[in-house]
Amino acid sequence: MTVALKKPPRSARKPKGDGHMRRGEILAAAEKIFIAEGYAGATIRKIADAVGVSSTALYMHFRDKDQILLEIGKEAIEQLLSINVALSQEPIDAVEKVRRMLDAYMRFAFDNPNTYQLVFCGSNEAISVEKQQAVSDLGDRCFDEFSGPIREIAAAGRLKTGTAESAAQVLWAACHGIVSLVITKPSRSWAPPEELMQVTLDGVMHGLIADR
Amino acid sequence: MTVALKKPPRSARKPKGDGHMRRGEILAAAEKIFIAEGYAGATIRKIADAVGVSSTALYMHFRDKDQILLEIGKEAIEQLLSINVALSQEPIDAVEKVRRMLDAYMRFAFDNPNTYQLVFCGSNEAISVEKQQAVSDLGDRCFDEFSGPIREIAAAGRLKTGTAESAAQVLWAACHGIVSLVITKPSRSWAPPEELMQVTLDGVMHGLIADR
DNA sequence: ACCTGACACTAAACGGGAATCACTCAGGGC
DNA sequence: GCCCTGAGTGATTCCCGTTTAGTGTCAGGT
Repeated sequence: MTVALKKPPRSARKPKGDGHMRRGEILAAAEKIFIAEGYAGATIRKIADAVGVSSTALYMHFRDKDQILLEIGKEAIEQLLSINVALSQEPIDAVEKVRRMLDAYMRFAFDNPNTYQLVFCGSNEAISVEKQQAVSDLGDRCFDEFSGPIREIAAAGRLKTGTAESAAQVLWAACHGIVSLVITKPSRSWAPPEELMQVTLDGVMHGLIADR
Repeated sequence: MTVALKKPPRSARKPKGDGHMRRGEILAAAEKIFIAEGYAGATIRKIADAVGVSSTALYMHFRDKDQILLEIGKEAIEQLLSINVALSQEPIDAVEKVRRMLDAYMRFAFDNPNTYQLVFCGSNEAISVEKQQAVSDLGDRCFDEFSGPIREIAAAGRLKTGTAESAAQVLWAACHGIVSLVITKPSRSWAPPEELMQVTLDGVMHGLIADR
């Protein structure tokens, strides 16, 4: 009869972590697994095992699985937001601001493909709208920061086509398009990311915004 | 003892459908459910119930769930491919061909949002690469059809930036970007689709391709 | 010193997914 | 008549997220 190795019964288990610390541990473990194996691959049980804790314990700190992953997304988006805030305060031309924001956006996406996919690609069909609200709001603020310079440009009459609103959306979307495709379809043969980013940026800026 | 109403034991069940017919029935039912409830909502059981057959029966005709949904995607992409083929044979300027192909692409996406998401948005993280191959190949042929005119344009020295390869990818991506965002983030407030399509098209065409 | 309540945590179970199994059963060729 | 084949089935397996009911621990009041 195989007694088999069961989980360490209690003594070998992690001692209680007090509150915030344990929460951080979970997020760290979840992020690693999530980045390595994507949304579906990051199961509650795997995360719990990585922390050294029962799967149920995660529900002490997070309402559900989505909450954990969205938290990870949130932290990443905060990063993106702070970049935009910093750029919007630089003493540079509005057009240059827009260019740099979009550039930073695309680089962020290539640097954090799984997180980007979680927050900005359709996989969230699975995640209910309300749960996304917090992250979504953060995204809104990010987009607002980006819209600022665009409105300046529009006010200066330098938009070749569309309104400030639609132009901002289209500029964002073009950048989203290239990064999301490269991220979600890695099997396709793509031009080098640097080239794609530059062509996108040049094309879309010249296409929508009149030269000085 | 509750005998309970079991499923109609046999007699009331569907008679055998012979081969291709039953396969078609399944696809039709699956498509309806899939369009109405999305990828996750289209469960094997729901589809089977709609056809009036046990869930196991679906495995007679399709290897697994992904196969069913990819088949639906495949049919839709074939539609898209035929549009591109038709356009590429029209006796019109290469630039006009590109413009019309992209326009048709975006309209297709808005008309078939669920299918578009299945095939072109990241949800397929869940679907293994090999399974996607067939649909992916179809997508390649579609993209090839689109690349043709772009190469003509490049050969005529009218590309403002990038190579034929990267320009084609960026043009496609810009259109993918706007439709995928609008589709996957319906809660956001978007400019009207028509305006977004036009701004995207005008912007990106003028940005990448030199005027006559 | 003793209760008490909050807290971090657990094992076990639930319900619902996809997928597999061993099986039945009708029809068609020989 | 016999046997093969292919469509179809119910029961089962496995894994997932989540819930339930409980255990042990510890700070703080009395």
